[in-house]
Amino acid sequence: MKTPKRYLITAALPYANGLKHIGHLAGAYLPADIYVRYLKAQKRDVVFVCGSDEHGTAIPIQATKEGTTAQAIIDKYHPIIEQNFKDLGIAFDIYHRTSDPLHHETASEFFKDLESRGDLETKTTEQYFDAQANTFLADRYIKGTCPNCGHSEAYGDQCEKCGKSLSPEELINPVSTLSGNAPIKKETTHWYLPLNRHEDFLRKWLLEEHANDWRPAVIGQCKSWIEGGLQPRAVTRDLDWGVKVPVAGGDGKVLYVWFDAPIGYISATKQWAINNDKDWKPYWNDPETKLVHFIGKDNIVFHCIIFPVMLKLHGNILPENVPANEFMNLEGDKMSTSRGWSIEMDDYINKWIKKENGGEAMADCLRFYLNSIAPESKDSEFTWKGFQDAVNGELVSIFANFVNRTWVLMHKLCNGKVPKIHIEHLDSEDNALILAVKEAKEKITDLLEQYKFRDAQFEVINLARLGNQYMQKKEPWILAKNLETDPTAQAKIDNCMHGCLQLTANLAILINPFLPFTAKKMCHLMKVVDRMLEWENAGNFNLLKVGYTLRAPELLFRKIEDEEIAAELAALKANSEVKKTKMETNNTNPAAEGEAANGIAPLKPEIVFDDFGKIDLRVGTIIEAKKVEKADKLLELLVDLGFEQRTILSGIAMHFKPEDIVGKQVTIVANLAPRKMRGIESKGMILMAEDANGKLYFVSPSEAIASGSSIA
RNA sequence: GGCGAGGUAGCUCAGUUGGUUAGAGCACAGGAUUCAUAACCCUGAGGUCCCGGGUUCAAAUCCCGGUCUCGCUACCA
Repeated sequence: MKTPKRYLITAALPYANGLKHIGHLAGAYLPADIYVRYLKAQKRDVVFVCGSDEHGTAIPIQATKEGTTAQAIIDKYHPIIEQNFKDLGIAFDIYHRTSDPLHHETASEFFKDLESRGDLETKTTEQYFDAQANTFLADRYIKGTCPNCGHSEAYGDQCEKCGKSLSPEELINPVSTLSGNAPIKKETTHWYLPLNRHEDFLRKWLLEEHANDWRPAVIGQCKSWIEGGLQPRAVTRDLDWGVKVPVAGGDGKVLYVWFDAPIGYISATKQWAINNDKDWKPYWNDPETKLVHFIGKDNIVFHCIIFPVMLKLHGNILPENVPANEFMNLEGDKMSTSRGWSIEMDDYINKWIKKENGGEAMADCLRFYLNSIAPESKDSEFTWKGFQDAVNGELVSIFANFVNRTWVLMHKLCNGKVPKIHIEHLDSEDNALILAVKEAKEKITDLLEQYKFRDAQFEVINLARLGNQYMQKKEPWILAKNLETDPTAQAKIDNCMHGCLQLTANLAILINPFLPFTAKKMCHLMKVVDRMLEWENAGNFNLLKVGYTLRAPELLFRKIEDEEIAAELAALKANSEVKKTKMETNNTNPAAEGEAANGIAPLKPEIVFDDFGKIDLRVGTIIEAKKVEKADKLLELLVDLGFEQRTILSGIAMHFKPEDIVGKQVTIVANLAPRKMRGIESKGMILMAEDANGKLYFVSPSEAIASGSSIA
């Protein structure tokens, strides 16, 4: 395989609307960092870019909710996230931000370029418009009842309660969050990226050229999209937060966040070039540059379909690989910040990386465990017990213990100096050790080049294990007892300790991409400069000079106690309980708290009695119920309203079995306009109540009454 | 419902184009040892390779059907 001239490595831009958890870290940033550290140790020309994604509609919405500005939100989270990464040893060459003027300029230029060459289409459609605020409403500015889970405060693009992606048209009773009025439809023109024009290109590039060297899940997902028929995709929005559309007719419009965010990789590269007096262009234009995107599986489509099409049109290089990771669960459940079931990077740092708790070494402990369970081929699971086991059982017992016993013995038996080699006493064990290090280096290099970071790290630990075995066979502590009777004893001790010391130096080089703080500490113990960590030095058994005085032993890590694990588990459970009750209180008393609110939005705007009077609510009785074919969530209900029987469809199939709800009395919106779904016309709507966990309940009269009774 | 990825030891995962007795680490049990953070080292126990068919001399691996988990997608008044 030919070595690329230079590398450009990107890690997904984190959305600057809140803290990021360790699942994000394990999914994109840690593997990217390991790869980059390895490449840099190889002295390759590499730039590692990332930055905050600060546009999109979620941020201004959140600002409104919290009574602050969008700018204030991004200014709050951008530096925190940046610092979190730093604390965990994620060493970006640049951590940029999409609110920066340079990014606006870059994204504008990109758009203009595509537009001027006819690579974009415009289309005029009807969109929701707020007449009072005199503005089009972006998806996020429209709220309504989620058709999926019935959550009453779902946004036009997504319901935060159930996580379902939505379009504004799908919302029940849409309302503008600006004025509280029902939005009207109005024509607007938008720019589209016609993905359909590039099907042949994508087919060839992904399904032929990369069918075998990309991860199966990534190719599978792409194939699914291509086979499903590619559609033109809107790349602009009616919104005033973001990069302004820089062409005629673009007033009041911005680039869609998914168009502008990946361009953030380019603007970050430009900023890096400015800071370092370099030229950014070859990194994006020269085919000899190897571009790799590190992302989570939720980003596959954007990085493998949409952005590559944009890059191709704009004349840039394409990614050489996109090693997307699956998801990391936590203690048996999906990670979710809003449900309190997660470990925020910020929390981990504050608790564990404090000086008194272990400092930087604890950053490496987290890196070690996360990488050892990295979800490279399937979803994986973080458990605190697993964390403790991995750290205590492998990092401490195998790796750190080898280094420590080497150091202690070297001070006891060799005066704290690197002993000389006595060639006449070298044996097959010594030669085997040297050979094993060389082999391990080859293997680890290979695995790293293939993005198999979990296996690569395992091999490093394995090498330390080999060191323990070597020492066990040599037993220098036994030899030390025979110094007077055995004239060769000291020579044998010297050879053994020399080997262990050279192995330690090699371990420092090989562990460096994974555990940079540890490698640094090992350099300190050996009194060598960081340059020793260069990859080419691995395999060399002459890294520490004979006679060189080394520092006193110092533990690399501390053990993690049972009580600490118990405390973390308790904290996790308590936190999720707190979030749960908060959600519930917010439901009943929305004014109680102004902060984040976790998807629970405040009360809808006040209406007058006449508004309410327009709604005709009736008691109905379900007399038949069956599942709608080819629809997971829909039930087809026949409801008796006294004066007539109606077919009503309801998206509750995930919550109720048809046979269990026959005979149930329910509340019906009887004068709602009919709507066809899955070929069946639904005449009305069933009201449902929903608790904080998303469980649904029928709204029924407390005692059975006549069907058709009105409700007011 | 459609599509994609998974299901292998108690846990986390390997298993290359079908080919002896299905592997590794952790955890567990026994032994040995003391230089080392009760660490290390040696040995051992453990599996209906999700289920059912089929192809084959031979299937964890290939084909068909089913089932469970995750993701994307459709459905959501």
